[in-house]
Amino acid sequence: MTMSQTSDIQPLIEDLAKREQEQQIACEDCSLHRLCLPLGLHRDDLLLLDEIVMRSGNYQAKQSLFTATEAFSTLFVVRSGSFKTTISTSNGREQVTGFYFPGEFVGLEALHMPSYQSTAVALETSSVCALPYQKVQVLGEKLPRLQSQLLNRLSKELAGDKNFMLLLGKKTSEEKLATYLLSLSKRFELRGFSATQFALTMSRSDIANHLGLAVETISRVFTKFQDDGLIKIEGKVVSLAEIERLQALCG
Amino acid sequence: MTMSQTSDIQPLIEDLAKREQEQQIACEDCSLHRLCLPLGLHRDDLLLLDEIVMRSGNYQAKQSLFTATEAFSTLFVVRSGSFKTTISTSNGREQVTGFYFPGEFVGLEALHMPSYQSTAVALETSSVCALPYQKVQVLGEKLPRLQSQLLNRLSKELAGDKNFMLLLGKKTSEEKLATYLLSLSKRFELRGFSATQFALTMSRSDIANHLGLAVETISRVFTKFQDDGLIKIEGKVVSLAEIERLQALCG
DNA sequence: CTGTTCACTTGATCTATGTCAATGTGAAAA
DNA sequence: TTTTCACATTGACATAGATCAAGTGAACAG
Repeated sequence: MTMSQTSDIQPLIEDLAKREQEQQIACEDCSLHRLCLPLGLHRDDLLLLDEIVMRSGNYQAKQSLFTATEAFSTLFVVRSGSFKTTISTSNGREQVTGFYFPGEFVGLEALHMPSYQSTAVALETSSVCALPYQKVQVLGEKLPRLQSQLLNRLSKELAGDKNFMLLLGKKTSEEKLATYLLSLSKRFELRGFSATQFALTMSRSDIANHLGLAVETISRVFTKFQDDGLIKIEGKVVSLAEIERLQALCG
Repeated sequence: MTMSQTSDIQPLIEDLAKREQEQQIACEDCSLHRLCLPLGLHRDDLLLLDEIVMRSGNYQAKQSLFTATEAFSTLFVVRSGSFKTTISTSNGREQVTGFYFPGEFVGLEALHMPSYQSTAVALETSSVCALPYQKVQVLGEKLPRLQSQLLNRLSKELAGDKNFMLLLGKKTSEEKLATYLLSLSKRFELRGFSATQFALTMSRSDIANHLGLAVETISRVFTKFQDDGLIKIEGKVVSLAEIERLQALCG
């Protein structure tokens, strides 16, 4: 597979040493293995992928991963923590277009454009793997599976966004919040966390903005849900007491 | 390139004859060449693509291209006419998630799933090219450019949808309609039609639904725009009289 | 410890847009 | 031609959720 495997052993060893020093974990050994890009790639392919993945990205809350005007060059996968993405109207109104958790790609909507049209901001202390897209493209020519994986990811996000249109266009405030909480629940569960109790890493106003509502409305619906015994809230931590009733509320 | 080129000449000739008979035009000669998938593919690649493209799809208004529950197997590109896609809540509310014109892909959000989650319906007499996705995947292994093209298409649609979230979540009824009209304008222009005068192939209620508004609101905003001299409406035909002022209205 | 700030909650009111109802219109059917 | 029917417009009224305003509490700086 790798043409350079026999001839270029020395630099490869050096590279591995450097990585270990930086406490970087190969895709193969990463805990996100099942969720992340490597899914479906073979061992040899993974080694090639490893060569282009940069794992150095660490971000504090409110730090931006990329901004709307910045030139697009890199895809990101969340390694730990969480991010939000936003786009803005010319007159400054802002829409939160998504929240991203470990194993999820950030920036996929930009890969056909010169600049990231949206801004990505860390919601807490977070880290990412960076994939220089040019290198991904080159590698993609050798590894059709990689391309396939990317296509799947894009398609998945697209499907999610179509569903989100339904939420934004047709659902009431209660249906919106119920849908949102259950979507978070599923995503946390997929990552091995509790489906019924989790901390909201985003602020109330981020949630409100994302769902096309005012902060006050979110606050009110949260308290209503709590009064109805559907959920319990303690600051940022939400417990879903009655998932079925919440599901029924999604519309 | 094609391994079978020398050995299987007979069936190939037959195939070509059959195609000509059906008045099918090769991708290379198609008028949508610049807008469609072939963009960036070489001649040899195009011939391979041609082999998997099925150009037989003709649809009457209101006929469905695929439904939400149907098993996903095929990607479609609009050849002529137009389509809308919709998704529904469990209790039957419906959201129009997009309109599709010649050269645009329908069904991209499904390629990671067993079934098309959405329904696509022709808005007028229309035709499509069908791409069996399994064959696309196989061909994609030989033609990285094809995969790249697909990635670009998906990314483009994703970017459009993110922008649409901004519209749904943050814009007023007037801003929504102005934005929508200008988006149509650009798409028609790209296809060689007038940017200032075009027929709406979709009904008012399709537009209303898509923009998250009531039909009545659309009607009112249309007449307001007309009263303000921004546009002129004659049934389905819209003329944009003052594009700059419309642009200013987009928010 | 104290003041400042920021995120959140709660209540009172307002408004953009939805809903309901009536009427108009144009294209297909008869 | 007339009838019909779906689509579109217009007006009157209702309401979900926005906005405004006030208050609470927790984090943080000095």
